Amino acid sequence: MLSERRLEVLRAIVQDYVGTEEPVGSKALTERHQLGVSPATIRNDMAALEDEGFIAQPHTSAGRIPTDKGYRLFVDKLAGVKPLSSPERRAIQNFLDGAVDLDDVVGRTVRLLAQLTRQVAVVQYPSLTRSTVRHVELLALAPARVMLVLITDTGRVEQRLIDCQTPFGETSLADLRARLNSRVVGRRFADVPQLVQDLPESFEQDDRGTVSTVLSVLLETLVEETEERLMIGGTANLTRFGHDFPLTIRPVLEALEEHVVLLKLLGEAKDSGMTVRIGHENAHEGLTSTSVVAVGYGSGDEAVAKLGVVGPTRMDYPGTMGAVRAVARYVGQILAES
Amino acid sequence: MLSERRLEVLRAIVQDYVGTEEPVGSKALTERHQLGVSPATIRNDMAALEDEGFIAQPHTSAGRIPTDKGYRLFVDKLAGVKPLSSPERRAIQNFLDGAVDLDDVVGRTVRLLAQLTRQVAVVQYPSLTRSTVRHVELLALAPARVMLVLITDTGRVEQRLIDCQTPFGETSLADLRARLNSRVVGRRFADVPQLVQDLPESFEQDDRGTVSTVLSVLLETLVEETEERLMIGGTANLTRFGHDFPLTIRPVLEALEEHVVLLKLLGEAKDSGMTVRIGHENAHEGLTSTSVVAVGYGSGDEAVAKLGVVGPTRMDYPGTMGAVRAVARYVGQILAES
DNA sequence: TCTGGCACTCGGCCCGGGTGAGTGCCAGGA
DNA sequence: TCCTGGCACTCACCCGGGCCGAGTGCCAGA
Repeated sequence: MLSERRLEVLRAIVQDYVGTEEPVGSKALTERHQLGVSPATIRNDMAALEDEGFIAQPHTSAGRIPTDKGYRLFVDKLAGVKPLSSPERRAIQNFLDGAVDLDDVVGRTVRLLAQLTRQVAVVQYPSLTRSTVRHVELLALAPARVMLVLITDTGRVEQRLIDCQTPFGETSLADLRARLNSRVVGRRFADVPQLVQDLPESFEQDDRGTVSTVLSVLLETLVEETEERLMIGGTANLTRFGHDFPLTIRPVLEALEEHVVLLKLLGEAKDSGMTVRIGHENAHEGLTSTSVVAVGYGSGDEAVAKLGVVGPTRMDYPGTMGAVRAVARYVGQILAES
Repeated sequence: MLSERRLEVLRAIVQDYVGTEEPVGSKALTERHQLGVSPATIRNDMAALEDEGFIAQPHTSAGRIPTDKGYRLFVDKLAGVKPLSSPERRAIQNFLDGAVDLDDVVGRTVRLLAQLTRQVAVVQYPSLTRSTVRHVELLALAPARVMLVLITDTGRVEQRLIDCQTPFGETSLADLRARLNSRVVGRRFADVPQLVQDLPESFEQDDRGTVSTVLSVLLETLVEETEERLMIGGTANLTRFGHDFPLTIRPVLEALEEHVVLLKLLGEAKDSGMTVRIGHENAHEGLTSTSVVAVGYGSGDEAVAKLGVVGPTRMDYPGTMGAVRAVARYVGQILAES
């Protein structure tokens, strides 16, 4: 096992490298940190850390930079989560409080997170599968045309147009609406299919076809929208990194455009607690030089969606984790209030 | 006035420069175009074009590149709009046809446009002010809590929660819903305020307060959502440009994040026909080295929103304009069908 | 186990010359 | 009057060499 001091050296290397963006040498380390030993000793420690794969040299005669493995150790053992200052907390609350609807909440969150972390922010819309139904509405737009509107407890709204083969009376529609709502309101989306399964049978022969059509669209919506949506912000922050970065920025931007990739990324994060994926731990190859910090958020105890940031592996992990956690908490509160 | 040949020279310079991304010299011009004269003559023409401000030299002993003014002349006088090939047209239609709701239509459009033009695509959601009301729905979520749902003819849906001071009977609610719809369905959003103005008076004393509350939220929604929404895609295409571009890409990304800026940009575009803004013609300083091609689209004759692309001034104008126009047409069709 | 000393490595920087694309100008010809 | 070929000139770019210095590894001594 690595000695206490060597861990301390690793911590110092990570901190300095994150600050300066330049390989750090043994002399600079002794100058900026009270390690109590000479550069030569540090050099030995660094050699050991390099043997273990925690740090690396870009080229001979340069300082060391942390490897993905080094960051991993740093995050797991050496760094805590840096809490936000209370002005920051107040700013978050103020900023999120003005939101008028779900789109607005998500939009504000993404901007806030990007601004706080100075990185790319990703916020997933509350998931349908984990939400509960607040209301189902059926509107007759035309004799044989119905609009289905689904409203979740998190404020999300989905709508679909339905073309019925045969006209559907206003009373039948009201009837269906009432029965549908009595069965599904307050229930989880995942449970809806079996809750409505036998509904057509309770209608008269004439209406059964149409009822089935409406229900199938409803179920379809549940499936389709399980493809979750998300919002991204702060891509301009990508340009803050290395001069060499043009090569790196392209694949990252491409990955960010692929919402499917991001959703998978967030999906891999743990439901509770914070997940940090560093460099090559990310499966997608465009993101192998970035780290992802993600956390679940929700109106109650349970997470209904996730949010996080994407940044270079060389990032301020404690600060980023603090910001991500704080934002998730406040968003959860806002959702609970609405 | 510039002679015919000199215009031809300008056209050739623009075309070559767009293709090669390198300053073009007199010799290369005569080799790649049948201009019928020698390089020396071309040099004289180029000198004249430079005097007039249509082209410039990055440095002595380099070829010429078009200025913003040169591109302007090219777009206005020298270039047409290049129609898409029929496979391309078919691809557009196929790609857009699968859309399930408005978000999906806009999302697909933005991806399509980014892919076709290989540039950054911007698509505005159909504007509320120019849309007509398809339906207004009022849902009682709790005794004193009502959800307002607004549906437009373009498929856009807006919802708001309303806290009423006093409970509101189900019958009164149904009554209000019916009267509201009979007044505003099929009308333009802009006309709604005066159409509902006198509604509270026709209710009994007890309900007037609540009716007013509901109406005020409705009107508020109309105002707030006049802040239009939009979607962006293809930012990864920004990285295709110059190696020097890292300096330029930052402000562009920042400008793209400011939806307000983009909306203003689109707003400045003409309602009918295509608008091209080149380089410094764009007011926003982050976009002075980009061009914007925008066009209105809508389900009928009238534009309900705009879409376009943002790219480097050095872009293939005829091709880009062709793609933008074609996409706008197809999106209009899709909206008309839904 | 730590420390100071020492030789070594190698990326970054500056410098200077060679190369070539492209220009402007000019005198002669259609 | 307009076009053409010729010619001298200008620079950006490329390349190789030499210097510099930060940083290293190793070793002998405390």
